[in-house]
Amino acid sequence: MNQAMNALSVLGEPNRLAIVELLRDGELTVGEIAQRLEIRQPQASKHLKILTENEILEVKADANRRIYKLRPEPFQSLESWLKTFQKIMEERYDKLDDYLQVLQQKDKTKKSKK
Amino acid sequence: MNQAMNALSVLGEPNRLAIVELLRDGELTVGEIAQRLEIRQPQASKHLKILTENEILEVKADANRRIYKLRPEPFQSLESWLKTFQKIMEERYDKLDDYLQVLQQKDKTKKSKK
DNA sequence: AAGGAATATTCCTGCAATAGAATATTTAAA
DNA sequence: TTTAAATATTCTATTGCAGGAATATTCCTT
Repeated sequence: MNQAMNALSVLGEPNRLAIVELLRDGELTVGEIAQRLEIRQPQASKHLKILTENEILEVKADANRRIYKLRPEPFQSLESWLKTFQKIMEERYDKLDDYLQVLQQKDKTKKSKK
Repeated sequence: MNQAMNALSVLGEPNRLAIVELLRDGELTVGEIAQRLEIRQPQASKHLKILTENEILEVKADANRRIYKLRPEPFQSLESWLKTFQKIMEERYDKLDDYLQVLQQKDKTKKSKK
């Protein structure tokens, strides 16, 4: 869960989340990321550093370029963390069931004209 | 995805995440939350306000107490947002596990399911 | 070797958000 | 009706963090 906690705080920053969204479609260089997000290069580098230090991204060197891409682990961590809330999520279906029962009851009363 | 984005930024704060962790096991009052997290009551109230405004929690009034509990929706939003990264997660799985390659081949021979 | 491109780093500033302290509000109980 | 408990709110102060600007570093090209 530590890994998931980390990911949450790192992805809480809008630009970093945007970077992750960008990289979902494939790897990109720093310049490409800065350009597409319309942020300055140093800011992109800083966010990329934080993302990499927290193991959300990994870098590959290509001459004087750095190519960043997503690592799958943090997303898997987030998923298994979310699994621990399944009980709560299922509760919602319970509510839906209750609602459906209410509808059925109303339907019954209608049909039997009480 | 907007809902998921919101949840991410709200849960990026450690105390708020801790509150959510606490409430996973059931509803609690403000005082109980403050006590268990060893934070002061006003701070607890403030975080609870933010969590409620962002629809991560819901409140129920009981006399002069307020009972907070989790809402399932944000977690479902996070889950479906994570689903959009499944491709990336599976990619890494390929590299690590030969068994999946076997499955992939079987899938290829089967071709179109439903 | 020199210049330029891509990226990282450092230093500084400003701001937003969190914590702290004090007070207000609501409700129950005596 | 006074008191106490639970919570919310307001105001202030502090700090962490993101952004800006300038510079450093690395690598390619000529």
